[in-house]
Amino acid sequence: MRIVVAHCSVDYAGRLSAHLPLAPRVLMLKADGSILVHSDGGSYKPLNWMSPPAVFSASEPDQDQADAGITEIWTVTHKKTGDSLIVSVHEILSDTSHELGVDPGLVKDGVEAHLQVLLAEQIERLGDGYELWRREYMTPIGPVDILARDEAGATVAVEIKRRGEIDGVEQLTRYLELLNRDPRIAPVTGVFAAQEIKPQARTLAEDRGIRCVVLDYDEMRGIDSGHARLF
Amino acid sequence: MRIVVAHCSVDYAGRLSAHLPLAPRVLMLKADGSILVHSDGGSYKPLNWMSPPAVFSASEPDQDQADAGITEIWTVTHKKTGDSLIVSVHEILSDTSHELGVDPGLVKDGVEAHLQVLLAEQIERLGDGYELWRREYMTPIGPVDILARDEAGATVAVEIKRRGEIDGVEQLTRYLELLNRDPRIAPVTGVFAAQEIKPQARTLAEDRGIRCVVLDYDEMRGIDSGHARLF
DNA sequence: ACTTAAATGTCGCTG
DNA sequence: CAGCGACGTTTAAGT
Repeated sequence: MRIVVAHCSVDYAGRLSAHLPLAPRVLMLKADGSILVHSDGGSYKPLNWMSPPAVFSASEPDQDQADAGITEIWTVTHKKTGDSLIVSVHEILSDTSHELGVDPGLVKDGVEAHLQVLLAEQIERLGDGYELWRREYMTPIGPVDILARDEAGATVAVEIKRRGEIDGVEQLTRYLELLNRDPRIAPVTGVFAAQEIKPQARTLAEDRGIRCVVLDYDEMRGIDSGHARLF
Repeated sequence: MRIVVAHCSVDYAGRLSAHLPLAPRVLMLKADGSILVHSDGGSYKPLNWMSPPAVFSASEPDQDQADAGITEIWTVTHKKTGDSLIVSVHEILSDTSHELGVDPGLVKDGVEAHLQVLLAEQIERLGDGYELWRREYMTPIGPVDILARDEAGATVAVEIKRRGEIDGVEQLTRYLELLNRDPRIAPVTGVFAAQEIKPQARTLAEDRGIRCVVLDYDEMRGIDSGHARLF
């Protein structure tokens, strides 16, 4: 990993064109040929970048470029798409390299998968007498998060999201259409369960006869206090 | 901007929990209190991070932590959500600071908006005798990219994407349902136009009587050669 | 401020 | 390898 702080301008040519005017910035050159151009602000997304696999090459500026104050031209080209990032280096303020090796990687816990596990354990949150039938029930158009039986024994398809938006309702609608064509399990009703349901999504869901259930993650996790944590 | 290369372990507690075991990494501390934890690989996304606005504080390790080899504890807390990132610093390999100032920012050209402008100018790409009627036609559920008239004078709703996927077809379907309820413009047919259309999206679209058109961006831009560039 | 759609998305899994 | 959905999505645009 090489880290350079330099006055530079940057041009990207690929799926779109983009330009960064001359300013001091941080350039991170990774071992896989990728490069990140960061400023002192914004969030984690760089101002501009080239993702791996890429090849880096440095070259001398031509006369015009040298006259414009450019001391070095870096070209980073994507190995597959041919997209290229061109850094026109004016003045290097700092240039350091470090051997980092391969990172052991991140351990995560607590996303939609966890919500699904919790709801499967606490399926009665959908209503008295509800029973879990299947998790990740595979269909040709994708897995249905949960299939349950209501107190009358009818099938209920549950789509779980952290944030319930219109896409999720569309997804559940497609599952319901498909499941209701299967005489072994039809009729199937739908439940759209999320930590938070956007008004548009709620309107669309209810318009299609899909029940909306807001899940309280902290409360569900509290009840699940006996359950082992990942770390 | 402070850039530190250090052996460290990292813990994040917020919407999820995550842990990074001890390894050498690059830590970028930005002026707005945010921090990025990068390794020598992956793409532009850091292994872990805290987005602004955040507050940074460094503290001494307690006896147990010191015995474990920790020399410094950094706590970065989000000002609004309270999410926190804790960096346990073992050994600092490099520590530099630079004053970068506010970045002038990125200038972009060539995304979906540009495709829409080009198609509006070259509406005959949809068929002989086609005429542009409206762009960004507002409806209660969002703007229809383009409304055109075909050679017979019938209304055509066009949804434009860079990459045509299933949700784009769903979106156009919703518009068509709505538009076809309006007797002033019904009947309305649909065209799904994109640089690239995924097979599943094409199948769904054609199943619903929506025509798929693949747009050649480079060719369209070539024809538009007289048009002024952004830079 | 809030909501919605796009992204050079990136990442991870499953077929 | 392609396809598909999730993401601590982030980000930009519009109301």
